[in-house]
Amino acid sequence: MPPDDALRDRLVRVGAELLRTESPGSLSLREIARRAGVSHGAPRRYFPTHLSLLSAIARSGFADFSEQVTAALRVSPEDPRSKIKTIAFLYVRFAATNRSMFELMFRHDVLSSGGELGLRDASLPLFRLLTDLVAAARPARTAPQVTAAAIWAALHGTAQLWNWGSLALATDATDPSPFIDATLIAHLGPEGPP
Amino acid sequence: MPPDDALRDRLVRVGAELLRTESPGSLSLREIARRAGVSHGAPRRYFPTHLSLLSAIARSGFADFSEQVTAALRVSPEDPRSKIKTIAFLYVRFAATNRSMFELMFRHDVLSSGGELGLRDASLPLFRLLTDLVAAARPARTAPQVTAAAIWAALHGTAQLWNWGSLALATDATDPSPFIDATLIAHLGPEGPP
DNA sequence: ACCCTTCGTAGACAGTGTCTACTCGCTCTG
DNA sequence: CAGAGCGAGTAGACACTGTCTACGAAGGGT
Repeated sequence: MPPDDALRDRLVRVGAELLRTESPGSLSLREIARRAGVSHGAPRRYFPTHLSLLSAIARSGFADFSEQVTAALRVSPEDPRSKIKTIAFLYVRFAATNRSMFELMFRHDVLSSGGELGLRDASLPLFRLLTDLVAAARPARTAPQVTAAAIWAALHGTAQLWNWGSLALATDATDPSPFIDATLIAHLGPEGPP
Repeated sequence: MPPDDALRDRLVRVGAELLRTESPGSLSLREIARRAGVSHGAPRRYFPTHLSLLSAIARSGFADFSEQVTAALRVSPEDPRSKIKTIAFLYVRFAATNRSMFELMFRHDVLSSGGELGLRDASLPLFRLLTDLVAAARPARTAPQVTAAAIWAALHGTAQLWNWGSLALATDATDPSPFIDATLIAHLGPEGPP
């Protein structure tokens, strides 16, 4: 493949940019093309379908989040428990900061499109990291995979429910921290001394 | 208001029916009208916009789930821990059985439309029930609202991640039960004797 | 009998995703 | 150097969508 498909990258960037200000419903193929300054048929050269373009944009969102995680882990304390906490808060904050992108990233039709395994595998490395951290942070009672998955699901649900205000409505909390803390304490025990 | 807006109910029923076989993307205004045997302008008499019709359909989904919960609680053991477990498994199973409906029910644009508080409050009674059960099932260490919210978020995330196969891909589990159990044990302690 | 309110129809309009035919530029080849 | 071939992007058509507006057909009240 050519080293720089300029338009291809530009379309993805424009889409991600558009997603920072507009709802994912506004991510029409034609609107992206318009903002990229090309005709509405141009994207077809790189993305056979609208969904595949959305999939590429979502993939860029996963990449962005992944970078943020590694950056945050660099400045986080070394012990696994602190690292898990860092990831947990970043997950929910990322979802709250990039609402539309988060929504797009986890749309099932977007997830299922794309490569062979689709986009689902984009979250696999992060999950493995979480599994390792859980195994290190916690006395091995049950399988760390199960605990890691349960934590992941809890974070995802917290991000989602918080994003559309259901948690705030139900508990009149002003930020999602208590729920994150409750989840981590429940699964990993109270925060121990260093 | 008249006692029976026949068409109004029929549109909602047809929509919910359509949702049992098709993806929520196929829930177009015109398709619903077609299947209801009326012209594409007819729904406008009852629902000013497409979104408001979707909102009504989602509301019927909440009502359906609510009925299932009360029915399941009738045959569940009396102790609060068992009731929580009943609700938890039902939540995830409902999401897996009625995928499209579940997806529609928790679309933020659908949630925000509708009445004054929107559709978010449709889940409030269930949440209060869960809070009471948590308060009764568990030694009062932290606020039961926080624990109940954390459990709800965990269930929701489990349902969602399970529905599109991410959990299965990450842990190659064949059903979501282990994650539900892990969540309940983490938050409420191991299952006690009867 | 007449009006007039209610419910539904039918057509227009802008916008969308997809498909196809086409027109530029460029490079590679004879 | 001339010309064929090809890649990239344009432009128009098609079916479909949601919304809006004008219209028609029953039916009941005075």
